[in-house]
Amino acid sequence: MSHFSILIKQIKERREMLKITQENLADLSGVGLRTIKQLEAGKANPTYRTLQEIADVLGLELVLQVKKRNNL
Amino acid sequence: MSHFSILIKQIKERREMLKITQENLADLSGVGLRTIKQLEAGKANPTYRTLQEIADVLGLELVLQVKKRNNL
DNA sequence: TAGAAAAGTGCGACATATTGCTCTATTTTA
DNA sequence: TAAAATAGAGCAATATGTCGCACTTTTCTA
Repeated sequence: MSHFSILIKQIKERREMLKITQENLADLSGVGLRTIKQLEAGKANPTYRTLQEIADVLGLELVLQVKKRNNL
Repeated sequence: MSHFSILIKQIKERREMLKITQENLADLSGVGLRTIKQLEAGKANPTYRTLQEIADVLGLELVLQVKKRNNL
């Protein structure tokens, strides 16, 4: 499972946990509904801004941290 | 200071700590040199993939976490 | 279980990210 | 301080991300 798939899954689970529909999320974040659908479907390579706007609404943040383990 | 500026700063500092030039980073990551220059200059809204490829070379990873504080 | 709500998808227009080339500015080093 | 190395920027071509529209499929609910 790719790192990106995990991130997408996190977004989707978080949205569902908050009882927000994709449409709500689109309205709240200002990101187009089509973009959110594509993202959650794993068919996107979103920009930082798009991810950030979505994450923000969901009470999440995108952070850079030192890798725990090397990918051998 | 925006969240994004902090992220850029982290990338730049990490690269310098590792004694890697922008050109080295471009070669190692496969990301174009021009893109890296724009990114570090704060004049870009990179895609997830671009950020991920750069972070990977630097031993960093992009993770989504629950926000610590609300942005009031 | 029928209707409504929500989610997923093909298409195409438009915006913008990526890239190389070339040049200038800044920093490092001998 | 001069030369070399590294970093920053304008330009323009190409690739691709964003978005709305219209439609189908899946999930929820009364």
